[in-house]
Amino acid sequence: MLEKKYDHKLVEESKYSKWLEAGYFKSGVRGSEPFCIVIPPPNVTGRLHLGHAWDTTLQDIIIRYKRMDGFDALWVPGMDHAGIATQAKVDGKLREEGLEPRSMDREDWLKHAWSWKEEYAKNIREQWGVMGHSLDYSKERFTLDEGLSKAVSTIFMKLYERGLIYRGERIINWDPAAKTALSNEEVIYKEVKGNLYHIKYYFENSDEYITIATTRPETIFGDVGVAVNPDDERYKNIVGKKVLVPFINRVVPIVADDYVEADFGTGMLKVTPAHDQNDFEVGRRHNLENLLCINDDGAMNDLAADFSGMDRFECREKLVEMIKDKHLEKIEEITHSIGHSERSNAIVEPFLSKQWFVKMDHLAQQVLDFQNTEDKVNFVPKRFEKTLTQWMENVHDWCISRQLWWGHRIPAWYKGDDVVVSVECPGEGYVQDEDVLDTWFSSALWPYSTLGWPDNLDEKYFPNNCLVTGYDIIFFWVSRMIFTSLEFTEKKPFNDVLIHGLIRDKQGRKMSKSLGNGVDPMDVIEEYGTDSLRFFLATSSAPGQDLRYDEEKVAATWNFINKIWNASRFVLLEESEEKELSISDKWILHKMNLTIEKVRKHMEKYEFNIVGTELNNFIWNDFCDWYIELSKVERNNKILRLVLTNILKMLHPFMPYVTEEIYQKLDSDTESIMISEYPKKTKEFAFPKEYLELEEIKDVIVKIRNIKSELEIPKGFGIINNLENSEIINKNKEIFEKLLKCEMVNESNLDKCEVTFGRGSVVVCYEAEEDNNKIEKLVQEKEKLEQSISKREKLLANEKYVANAPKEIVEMDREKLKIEKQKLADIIKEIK
RNA sequence: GGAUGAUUAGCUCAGUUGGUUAGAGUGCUACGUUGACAUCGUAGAGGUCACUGGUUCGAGUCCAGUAUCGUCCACCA
Repeated sequence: MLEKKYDHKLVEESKYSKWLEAGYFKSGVRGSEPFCIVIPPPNVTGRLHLGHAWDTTLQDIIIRYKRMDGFDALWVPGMDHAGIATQAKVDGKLREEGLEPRSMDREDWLKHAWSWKEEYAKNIREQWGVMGHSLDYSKERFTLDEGLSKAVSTIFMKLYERGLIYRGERIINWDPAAKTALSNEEVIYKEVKGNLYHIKYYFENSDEYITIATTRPETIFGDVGVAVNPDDERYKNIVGKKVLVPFINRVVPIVADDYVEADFGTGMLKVTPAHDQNDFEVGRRHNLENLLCINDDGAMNDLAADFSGMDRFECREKLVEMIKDKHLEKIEEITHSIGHSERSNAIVEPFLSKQWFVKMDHLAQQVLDFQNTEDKVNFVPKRFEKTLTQWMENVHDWCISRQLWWGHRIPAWYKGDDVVVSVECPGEGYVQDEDVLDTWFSSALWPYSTLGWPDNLDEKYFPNNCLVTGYDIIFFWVSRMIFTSLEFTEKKPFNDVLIHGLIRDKQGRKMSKSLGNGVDPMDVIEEYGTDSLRFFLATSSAPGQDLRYDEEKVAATWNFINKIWNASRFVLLEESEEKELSISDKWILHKMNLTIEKVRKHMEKYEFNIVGTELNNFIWNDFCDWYIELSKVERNNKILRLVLTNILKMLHPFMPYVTEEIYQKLDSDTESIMISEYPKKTKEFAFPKEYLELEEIKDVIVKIRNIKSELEIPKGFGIINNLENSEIINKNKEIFEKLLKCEMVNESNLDKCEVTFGRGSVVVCYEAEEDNNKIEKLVQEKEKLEQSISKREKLLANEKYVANAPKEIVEMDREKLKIEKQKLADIIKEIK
């Protein structure tokens, strides 16, 4: 017997370790056809947040469903070393301990980083366990483990051999705090208030000058020219002349270049090729020198003369102050967007630097071509395929080297000008590149590197069947997995991509540390249990839509589980026995069949919100409100148990714990619900005739309850049992009496009210109280009916409608019109 | 500037290829402790589907445009 009240803590306490010990999560044991999902690896930087919980819950639902449905299900766990993010955290921790990380020995530092990793990996595994995730831990991987490192260097070398990777001097985004290059995707642009300084550049040996507007006066030390638009009439005559850079008096030429917009600022641009992407290109077109004037830590270098060693922003202020009289024309306040490092939040310095890049044109084109084939990767919802192609059409080369310690060391060796790409040292005198690869480089190989590529890829599980992730990383991650996979395995990495949105707080704001509105899934679980949280996360939004976290909805889910719990208590009151099927039994079995069919259909399409609604309706409305009530008239324990069992199975992927608990109570001989068979629709349970008949009974009961409430009929009313009543009433006397709490009588002198339904009518007799509103109510209903009738008559008079609309619909309208007319006649009679 | 999503009941959201009187949860109102559940039951009120046109016998759904909010990308010397 179950406890009187559902207690999530008690129910969820020890089940996970039992499943784990029994080996239910292991792949290659049950089922034949493979079904594989590889988890998006969380960063080993901290605790899992609600977004992770959502993402992984969806995966666990899919995996549990497939496992029960006879597949050999494999869900691969794993984590990401998260280069810059983890390095920043480890450095922070070391500094707290009074150590200066950058002056440590690289190997020593790495030891600290690995112990950090072990600690956080343990936390993450614990959280997965609390959330009930059925991951096959025997296959767990880490992006920096031996096998994955081999995959990374193999890909690097192959890309190099194929000419898809190169080393070059380019303007990259430099993080002066972390002292590393960043990819464009790691730069976050924010609107900031700033100044536009209008600065005078004098001609050589002259008092005449031109005025240039710049937001970054401190970069004048890197100035090598001034550019104007070739079509700008104002400046045509000065192109080719030379001006002096303020303060340092460097002589630089005025050049004409299309990039310059005549309308912006003064229509003149100072050219600083080493600190701006566009200037770099202008400089290249006009053979200008590249002069770096800022160091890798954001301080000015020797070119800045007196300002050498000063921070770039301090230099800006001081310099403007010093040139104020002679060179500053005015300062204009503007709002512009400034790039910040995603991790350190430092203002990014565009920086000329030698880095490794992946050449993107061929790889991106390959994705575009592949997505035009029948074999393409299917996104759910489909519209995200457009997001992918849009990205692929607008890619730029990918900067993959990072000046960090935590990551895959670049397999490149240098000796003088000689560059050799190789894992092993190619010979004496060669020195390995100090840098590591962008974290996303290893993540890009995740679907196959985790399955043994390159040495022994487990082809049974590849391509993966499904990937689940948020739309925010379609480019960073999904697209990169697709192009590396197409290029190196010659297969797509996965068949389906299920995309979900972002999780937001109750006001619809993004959850973030700075707002402090984040919710720890473990806190929610403490209060409402894993099952409630999972069901809420999986069923509260449509695929691809954002989700607002709403505690009230989690609480509502708890109530739903409590309802299931109590229904189960009712079922468990008596033992099972053989019995002939009643109309109610046949009705619920047929309805169950219909539900199984719908649930399966929507499970296959990852439409868990619809599955949730279907199950909620079936369980709460059909099973609890009707079938259990009908069971109080005539009880069939075998069917009660059978339907409940199927309900539990369909719910199990969503609520693994409570379903296991009740399942074990229903049948103590069974091993576990998680390896039981997922319900299938069967002909044996198809009873369309009885189903319709009971639907009609329900309809009559609801109509009588309706009238009862409307006319304020007190308890203990009667239904007249005579030949004029439909057969349906007489045949199911007990059902009506029990569910309506009324009596079937032969005749009565009391007030009467006729209730019509599909195939007949029934007379309710009752002791009427004075009701002055009765006539008013009837008149109201009459008006409503008349309106509806006139609308329908008009519709049916429309020849085009009758000709074009489907026959069933026209027929239905005719039928309805007939019923409405009958009702109207009844009401008119009653009013009189 | 480009792309994309949202706009439906007080609130949070569903609404499949156009087709009954547009649904759910929550909240609200009235009544009710009948042999699992008051964390419950029965019934009810509540919507000009953002706006303007168009296509159609028929539009929440399709097309064009407008407005408001959000997200991503690019750019801003």
